[in-house]
Amino acid sequence: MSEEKSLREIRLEKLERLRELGLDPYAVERFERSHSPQEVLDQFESLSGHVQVAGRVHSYRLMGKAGFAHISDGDGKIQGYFRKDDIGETLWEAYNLLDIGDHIGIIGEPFVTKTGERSIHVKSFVPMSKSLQNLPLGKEKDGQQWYGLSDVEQRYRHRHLDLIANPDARRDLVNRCKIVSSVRRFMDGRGYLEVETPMLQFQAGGAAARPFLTHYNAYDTEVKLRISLELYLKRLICGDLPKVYEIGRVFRNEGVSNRHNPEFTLLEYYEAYSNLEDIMESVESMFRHVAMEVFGTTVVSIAGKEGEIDDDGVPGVELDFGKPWARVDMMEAIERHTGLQLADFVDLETAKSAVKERRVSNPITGKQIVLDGERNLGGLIEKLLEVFVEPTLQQPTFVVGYPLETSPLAKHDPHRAGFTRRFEGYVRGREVCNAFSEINDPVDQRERFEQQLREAAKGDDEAHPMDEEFIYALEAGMPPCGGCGIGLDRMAMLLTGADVVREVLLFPLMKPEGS
RNA sequence: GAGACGGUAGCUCAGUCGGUAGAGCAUCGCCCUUUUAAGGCGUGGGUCCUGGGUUCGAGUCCCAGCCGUCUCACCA
Repeated sequence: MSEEKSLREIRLEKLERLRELGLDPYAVERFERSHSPQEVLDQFESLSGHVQVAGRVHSYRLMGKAGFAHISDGDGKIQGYFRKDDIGETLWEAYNLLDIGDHIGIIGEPFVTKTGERSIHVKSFVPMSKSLQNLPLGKEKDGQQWYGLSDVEQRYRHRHLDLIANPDARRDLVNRCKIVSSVRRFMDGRGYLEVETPMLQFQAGGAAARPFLTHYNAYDTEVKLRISLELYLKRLICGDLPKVYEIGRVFRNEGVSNRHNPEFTLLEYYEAYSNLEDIMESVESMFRHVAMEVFGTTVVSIAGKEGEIDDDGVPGVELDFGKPWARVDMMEAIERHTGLQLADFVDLETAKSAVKERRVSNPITGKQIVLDGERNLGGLIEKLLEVFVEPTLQQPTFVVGYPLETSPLAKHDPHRAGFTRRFEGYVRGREVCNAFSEINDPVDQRERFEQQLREAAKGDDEAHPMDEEFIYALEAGMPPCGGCGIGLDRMAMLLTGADVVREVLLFPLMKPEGS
């Protein structure tokens, strides 16, 4: 017999005894709460008479004929003081049957203990659920924690235990949820219409990624999970819904990493008659709005204060989303950080040999950069951006002017051949948004797709497929339009200071155990 | 996909040179009517990730596998 089983049996026996006492926890449906645990603490001075508070038992100390227990609803923690003389024989036995992890409701009067803790002198209480498991609740004093649940795998696999045991994890996950709802309020407040578009698609477009495949029995057809929101949203722009957005899950059949989960939450929004400047303004305003609404400040401190180094050697950065973001031209930034000249980028071979001749090396590793694998000039340019420029973009910055080859849905830049009216936003060296003036010329769009088909033929398995239905919509006439995509998990990482995406996902994808 | 590291009680972890498995907390029993990492005395609790191998003997050494963490690669 395992230890866990016998523990469960003991708790089941306690449950049975509670039922014999007429205190069946699971028979309770409702408990009238006058305050939350945190509210009792916050409003302590002004409280009069009795309070009714519910929560999970987090600590339990029995001393003969009296005892203490902290209860928490996850937000705050309040101590109850139980005395046999005050609650009577039956409830005293019920108190003795309590375990850490049970839910109870207590009715009593606020008072301060000898040691100065704001507490509730319990006059009566109601058991409302029995915990049949030994919960990994640590002990805690003055903000310091002992024991608890720290095994990362267990925290992700059994997230409810993490939420119960680790207040910091709970805070970040709750803030992630608040960030998403704050974004939604921002979009609604600006008059965008929230829409829902298909997740099951016969052709997954709008991004460069491999899709998940599944089978639809009724049509006996292969269907794909969406990798982006873009094309359906622009079909709505074509349908004269001039301001639309969607917040939804997209799925990319790729590996996991610190920054990647195969399903993630994407915001995309499109606005007719607006251009890149308008989109930049809305991104700035959105971050400002969300930071203020969720954190009450536009200043986000990462790894301590600006200029300080934390225990892990991470330099502190203060990001101020109250200020406008910096704007840099992509090619100017690359020239500045690589020493290469615009003339070096006339074609792919010239650029490759220029990189070799100038012995351009990675500023961090010091190794000479190898770009032999790049199939086109645009890809090479983006690689240079990634290696040389991105790490320097700590403060919020828009990088403007992306290459044509890697931007099959963005308008040509009329003033610069080979480039598009597209920008990405970077913070802490990481991409946070991708935006452009959308192509509304159906002939141009068809040519871009055809170019992608040629890339596919050369072996690019992430090249964009032809989408006739999308072009059909463009042919009806689409107004000029700016669009933007923001990975909300990345945004949540940025604002909560998480450096692992799984810390802001309630249930990250894990391999099945024992497979 | 590659490398490094890890997987021992419910939780957090030790385990030396290969010699019958340890601690704290939690559990269970007793004492204790203002404690708070409560305390005191006592008690139970193990598929040492899995499967092979070496050995008289494996938590420990070797091989393979599973899962995880970190780094890298991949990821517009």
